[in-house]
Amino acid sequence: MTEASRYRPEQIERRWQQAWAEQGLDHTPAETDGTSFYALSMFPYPSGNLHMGHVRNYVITDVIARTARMRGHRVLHPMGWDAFGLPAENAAIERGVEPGDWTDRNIASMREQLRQLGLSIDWDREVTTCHSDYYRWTQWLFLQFLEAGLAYRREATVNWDPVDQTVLANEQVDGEGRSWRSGALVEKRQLRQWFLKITAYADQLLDDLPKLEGWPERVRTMQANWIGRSSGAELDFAVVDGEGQPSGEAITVFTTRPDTIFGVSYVVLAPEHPLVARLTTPDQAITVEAFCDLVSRQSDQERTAEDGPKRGVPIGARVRNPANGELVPLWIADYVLAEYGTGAVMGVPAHDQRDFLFARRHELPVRQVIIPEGSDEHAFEGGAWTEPGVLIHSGRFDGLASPSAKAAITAAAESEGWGRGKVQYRLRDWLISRQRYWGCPIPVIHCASCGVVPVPTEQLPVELPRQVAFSGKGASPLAQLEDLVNVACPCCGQPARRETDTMDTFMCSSWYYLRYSDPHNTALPFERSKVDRWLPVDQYVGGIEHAILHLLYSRFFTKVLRDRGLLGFDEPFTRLLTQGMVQGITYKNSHSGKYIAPADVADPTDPRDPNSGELLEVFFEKMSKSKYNGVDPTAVIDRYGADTARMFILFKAPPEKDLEWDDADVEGQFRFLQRIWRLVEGATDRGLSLQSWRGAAVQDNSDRDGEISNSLSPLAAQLANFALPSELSPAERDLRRAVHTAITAISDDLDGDYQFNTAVSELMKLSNAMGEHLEAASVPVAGEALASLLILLAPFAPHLAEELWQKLGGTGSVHRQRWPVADPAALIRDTIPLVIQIKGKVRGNLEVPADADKATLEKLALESEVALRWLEGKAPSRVIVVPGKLVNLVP
RNA sequence: GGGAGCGUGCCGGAAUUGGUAGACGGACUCGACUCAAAAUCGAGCGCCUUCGGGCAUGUGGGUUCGAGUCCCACCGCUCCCACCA
Repeated sequence: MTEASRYRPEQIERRWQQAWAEQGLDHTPAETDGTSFYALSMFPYPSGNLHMGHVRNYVITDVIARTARMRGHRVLHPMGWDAFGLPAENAAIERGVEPGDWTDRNIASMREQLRQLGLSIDWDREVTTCHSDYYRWTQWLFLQFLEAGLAYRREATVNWDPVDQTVLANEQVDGEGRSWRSGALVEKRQLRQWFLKITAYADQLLDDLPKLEGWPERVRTMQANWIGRSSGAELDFAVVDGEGQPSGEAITVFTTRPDTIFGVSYVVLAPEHPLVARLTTPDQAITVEAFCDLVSRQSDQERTAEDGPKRGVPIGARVRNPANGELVPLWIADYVLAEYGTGAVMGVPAHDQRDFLFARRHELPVRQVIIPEGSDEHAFEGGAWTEPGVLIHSGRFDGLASPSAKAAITAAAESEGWGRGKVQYRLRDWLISRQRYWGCPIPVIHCASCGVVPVPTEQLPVELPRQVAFSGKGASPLAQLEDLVNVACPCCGQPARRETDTMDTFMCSSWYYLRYSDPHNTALPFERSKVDRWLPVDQYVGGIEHAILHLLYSRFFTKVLRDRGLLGFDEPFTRLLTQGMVQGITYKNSHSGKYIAPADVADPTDPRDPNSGELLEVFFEKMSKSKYNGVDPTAVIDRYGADTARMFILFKAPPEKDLEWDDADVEGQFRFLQRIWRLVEGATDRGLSLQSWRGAAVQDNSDRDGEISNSLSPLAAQLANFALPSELSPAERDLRRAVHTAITAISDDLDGDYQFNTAVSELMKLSNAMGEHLEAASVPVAGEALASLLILLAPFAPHLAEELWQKLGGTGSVHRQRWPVADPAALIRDTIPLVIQIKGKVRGNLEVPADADKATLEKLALESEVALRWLEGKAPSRVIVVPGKLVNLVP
């Protein structure tokens, strides 16, 4: 093999990237003529380094975008930067760099890294959330929320991250009470903060989930759980005095089981409940105070542990059960949460496990009021019986089944004035204030006489000052900037103070996908006609970690903006692909717990700690710095090229599954691309070219006004009609069958559920078949095979496909070719192997005419050697014929 | 406790939706080429076998001519939510 014929990605990839940029190959067409396709990746935070998770995300979206273009869609495939956020500030504090400069530099370097991947992104539509031409509209949208009554400020118990020195939204605190970013244990603080009223859309956000058929079930379930709608009733328990007379106060509880109200043996409040102090009787005051003090010193985590001891004390007061008039004691307990429902619960030990444990611990009565349907036995055996059933000991409701009893008791409560039906949500309003510098300023002014005054829209953006001095760890420097803070009230002109909190960065990312439709608009965030033309996003691709946060907020934004008349659709993302993570090989000394870098492991077949010589644990885990298991995309591209990296990532695992990065497999992927290179080299060495074959039929598709249009080259579309020789050799027929089988299979794999891994394997099969038959094929058949292979390869390995397309003399870019359509005639075979089964077990094969009918197949099968041998001359009792597949003979 | 999903060779993973289990690739073994190595090319590669075949998709049942696929029970793993009343 000559030196010149080696596949050298480093020589071809950069060249094509530049050529495509000059040709404007990736520009978004201005007109969409109803065939638009919006392919979107979740935009990255510009940390400075591209990691493999990014690469996987963007390569998947790129294949989808490229395929859509070749299928005749007008494609929007943009990219941008989620550029506000804490790492920039931390860099400023740690290294003295200015957050904005640091961010801009990172963007420049990551953009360069992205370009190396050969992504067909329209960079003219790039958005950067920390630039005022973008955040001006984030502020404008905030004012829309404010005007709609969906943004408000209130004093609330909030999650405070002591490390990042800011508040967090509920969604940003994990199950263990830790911050999503810093990992610090979150504290509770009372602060006056800005909220968005996402709860006003709870029903819609929940009810529209079933519409999202293109979303993974998992994500929809997670959102449904997060919204957490439960319907039940609020019931009022009147507080009575020592003589049993109403004191005028009432405790309202929320319950999903109003049917169990006759089983109430106590009512219990959260220790923080506002009525606790007032209702505590003097004899219980010391006990209650001590208990509240104890609880307040517990962490949220301890407090909410499910198997917690369920401590509590009576506060002395009693309440009247409105259903049966019984007087029951009022308690406070640590297992009741102040934030959920009314902060008060009716205790029904027989039918709620928590109440049961509480009652047992504190020797409160347990009275069963529900029994299993169709049984007079009591299912109640030591634990609470929480299933629905039939009511007993429930007065006029005896004998009703739980569902109707719920309705009847709620109705009675409503008519008698002691309760009402109630739908309760787990979802809380979205806390968006952050006491940080590097974020979008909240555009309001606080005036002593006018209150909260929105900054007039013509004064937007409220610029975030750059080059500010950082006083030290944590605190935002904005509040110290007198020039910024002191302003005249836009309303009355009196001296007023500017809001210095910034917005949660999730505000910025809740609408960026809308801005891409009209990124340069200086009059509006986007024009309605444009946003409605491109959106909803046809295919969104990103990590599962945003299943709740970003995806829920974006849905909320879309619905609000729809209600404001700014756009005309209900849901932002029609289809969602949540790609799996990329895992790196990880070496761990299980004795010391330390992680070892792969480079320090001398012999991977016998991995040992370089210091102690101990045998290491080897496994795959999500790439992270602390585990030394990361693989740098740039290094991989330098070594093998972007096409190999792309092919490997797509081939190694289905897109939604985790992917194990394995260098040996990358090597194998590189070899496959080399084989394709040699295959085409061999063909051109023999003088084959697409021009000699197609001649003038291949047309340049550069458009009249120098702009590239989406009118695709007719080459691929005409393949099926090409004048093939009237007689094909067996090798040629095999080759054509392989080509058109691959076209069918790959087209299927790229439809609906994306199966890139099997699509790549089909490319491998095709190249294997070509290796076998190409040399024996005539020019038209070989040309069809080569052209098809390169067109099918183009979305996956764009540089190599383009290079070889040009070498073969193809006209125009390979990326402007129309996606091929399989020729059914090529798939037809004269004979097919028929499987002969005896009683369902495969016993042999039989070559039969492909068009044989059932009767013929049965006859051939019965006459076959296999049948003679296994049936020993007896006629089968049953024959099942599946044409084209098998005959099953049952003796 | 509630929910979602998964269990297939040494490994990553296929399997037209009930029809030849293990496609495609990696690793490995053998062979060709080479002084040699790499690269490349060819062959083999689930387990057992008396070479007829038998057994195999987490386990045990069931439905069916036929089950990785459908049903029931169980075991194991992953993720999400969780004292939410």
